[in-house]
Amino acid sequence: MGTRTGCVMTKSILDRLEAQGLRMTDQRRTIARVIQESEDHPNAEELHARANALDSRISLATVYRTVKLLQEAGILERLEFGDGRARFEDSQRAHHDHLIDMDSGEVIEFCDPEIEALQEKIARRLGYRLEGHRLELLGRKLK
Amino acid sequence: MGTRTGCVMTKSILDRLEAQGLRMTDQRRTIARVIQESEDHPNAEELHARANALDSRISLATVYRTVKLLQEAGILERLEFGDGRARFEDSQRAHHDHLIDMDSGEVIEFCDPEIEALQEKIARRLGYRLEGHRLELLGRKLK
DNA sequence: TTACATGCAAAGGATTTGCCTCTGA
DNA sequence: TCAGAGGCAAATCCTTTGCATGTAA
Repeated sequence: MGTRTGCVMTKSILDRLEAQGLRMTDQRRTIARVIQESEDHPNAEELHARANALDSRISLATVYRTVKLLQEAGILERLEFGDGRARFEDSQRAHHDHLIDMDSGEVIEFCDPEIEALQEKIARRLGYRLEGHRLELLGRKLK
Repeated sequence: MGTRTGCVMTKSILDRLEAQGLRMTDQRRTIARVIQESEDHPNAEELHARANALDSRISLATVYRTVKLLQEAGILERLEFGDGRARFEDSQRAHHDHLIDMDSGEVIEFCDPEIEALQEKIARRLGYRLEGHRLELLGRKLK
């Protein structure tokens, strides 16, 4: 689950949190660690479960508050795969797109420089400077 | 608002509804008409407001039920732009992607055969047959 | 006639918030 | 010390559903 290509990790979420001068609490440390160690795209409830396994003093409300904080700080990216709940991932891991297996729901990550370049070109043609994008491919396994 | 390129309209939503052998009620006719005439990407509440302007006997619940019906029949596409509510559009208009103006929120539609082809290629490379995709570009107007 | 559609209000699920207590710096 | 963080439960927002009534075919 979770194939990746060409993405480099630099600073830990914790480092980036501290760099922003945000107050460090046990809860934030734990949640940061959980996100850091997640190879998939957990939703709030999943983050809560994983964080609780490390420290049972963490409430779901705090997970939501922390996730929003990290998102506003640009540390975390919020994703929506159309199932009605938000999913999260480290934005340093975020320079990639997703292919969703329509049968199993498995999410495969990929990076493609060609598609990035093409997107730039399209935006420019429409009179815009590209600031970001979301791309999800939906497919079924070839036999 | 709503620029488009290279998309052709063939049958009305109403025709497609009838072609599926679904029961035709005044509510469904009105909702179909409202979607047909929408050039933007209305959410359920907006559809409800527009439908009510034509016929006040339409409840929000019926809008939700009809929209789900049309979606399952492949007549309508459900979109999510990350604001937590679903938006809808005629799927005959749906072979295109969206560029979202990060400042104004305006949504520009575009079709690009190159990007379609590239997506096919990427999916195949990952061992999948492409069945669909979602692509949103986020950008700011060039000055 | 009768299976299916609708309205209304209540239920549900995800997320946010008020309030009071606790704690990092 | 004390502004900001967290827990808990209530509130909110969007969407779905149960039930009694209405209606297309």
